[in-house]
Amino acid sequence: MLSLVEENYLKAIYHLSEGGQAQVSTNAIADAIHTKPASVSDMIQKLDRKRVIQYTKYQGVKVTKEGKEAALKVIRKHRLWEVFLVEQLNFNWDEVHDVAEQLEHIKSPLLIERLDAFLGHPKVDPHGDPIPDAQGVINTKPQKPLHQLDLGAEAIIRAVKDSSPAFLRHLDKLGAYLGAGVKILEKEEFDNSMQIQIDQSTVVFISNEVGQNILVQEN
Amino acid sequence: MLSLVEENYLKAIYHLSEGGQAQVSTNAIADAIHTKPASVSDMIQKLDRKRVIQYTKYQGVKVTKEGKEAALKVIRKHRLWEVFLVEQLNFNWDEVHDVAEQLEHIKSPLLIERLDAFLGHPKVDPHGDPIPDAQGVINTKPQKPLHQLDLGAEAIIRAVKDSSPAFLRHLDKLGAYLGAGVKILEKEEFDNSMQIQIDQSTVVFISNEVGQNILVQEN
DNA sequence: ATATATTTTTAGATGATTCTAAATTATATT
DNA sequence: AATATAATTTAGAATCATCTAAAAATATAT
Repeated sequence: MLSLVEENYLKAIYHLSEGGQAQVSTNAIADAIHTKPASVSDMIQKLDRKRVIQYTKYQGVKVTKEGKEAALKVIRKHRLWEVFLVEQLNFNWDEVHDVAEQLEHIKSPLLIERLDAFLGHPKVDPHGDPIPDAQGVINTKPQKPLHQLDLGAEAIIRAVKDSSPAFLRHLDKLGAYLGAGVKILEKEEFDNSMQIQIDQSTVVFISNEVGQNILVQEN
Repeated sequence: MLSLVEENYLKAIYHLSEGGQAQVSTNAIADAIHTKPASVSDMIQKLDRKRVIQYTKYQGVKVTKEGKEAALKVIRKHRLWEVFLVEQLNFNWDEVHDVAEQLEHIKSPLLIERLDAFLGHPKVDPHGDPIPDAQGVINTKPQKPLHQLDLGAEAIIRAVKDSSPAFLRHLDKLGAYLGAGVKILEKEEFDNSMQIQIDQSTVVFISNEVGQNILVQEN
């Protein structure tokens, strides 16, 4: 059984390792969780003892099979709660993250399965991130950052890489949302900014930073 | 700001003091929270420093105005979540307590107000306990234990004193539920057991223990 | 290949919550 | 009022998660 804090470490490590594949460094974890490397060093040794990660001194850590399962359970809960907040309680997509960070630690298998059914077994959360099923199966569709599209290309916004309120509110202002169709009207080589058309009507300028954090599926 | 553990202490003290009125002893708190008196002694000194209770050495504690407000906020959250679990997620009334114990500590004023609206501003939880409103106002209707009713008296079941799964499942078996009409058919002086009629049909025997934990409103 | 910079780990300390055991205070009984 | 019993508090220790400062290991750059 993992503590709340341990769950947060594991989740961060899982995200940093891109689904449990890559090795993750102590400093990267410290940055992600806003703690000091010394604290991370302690904690990863504890998580290694609990067999959810494999730790080699000075070499960083890798998520184990058990660790991946545990991480996906937390992620499943986080994303289901986000759907609940947006679809049932009328939260905006930029308001859900902090609350879901708390709700994801509620321990009750019955609760999460009932919630999943209540929401109609949603496949993605309000930011387009896929929701693992009860068995931990997560299906990711091929998506690429908007700024990689060629001039004239058309695509549909499927997800956002950055779920911070600041970024999401910016997208709200632009009129960009999940499911919206976009077309690249102009690309500025110099700073990677673009001019895009949203839903065959609105035309907006977006910076490189914004373009990198919008994930699309090409038509 | 109170920690999760502090909130649990304060809530227990509030309940033991019958709404913040009475003085509560160290041992009573230890029993209620299943900790040792020594731990309680430490914690009540901390809660006194935080001004939510008033502590006098060797004399027990009393909830302050601020403490009552804080306790009612936690109780409000607990009961609203219970309503959500039963009405929206089809939990039985004996399954909600442990989950609500976790959910009551989620910190988000927006969440709880949205949840309250979503549920239609319920006035009581699945055990008949009144839900404080956002201002902490809690309206209690006059209720008495079933076993105090006279022979032949009729009443409506309004709440239960004991919310343990064991007791609630027993009530399910008897066919007793909130809102059910009851009539006292027989009273046994010797052991305080009774024979009662539920909803003008079922006739059941109930022990003194059961009768004391069912709260009714007389017609 | 060696010096320097960076990363990581360890050592030692702190605060929160809990415990056991011992000491103290209050209460109840004769 | 004296004593026995019960309740309460304190002292000291353990665990969890965190930190700073210092040491050790690894990586990088000439």
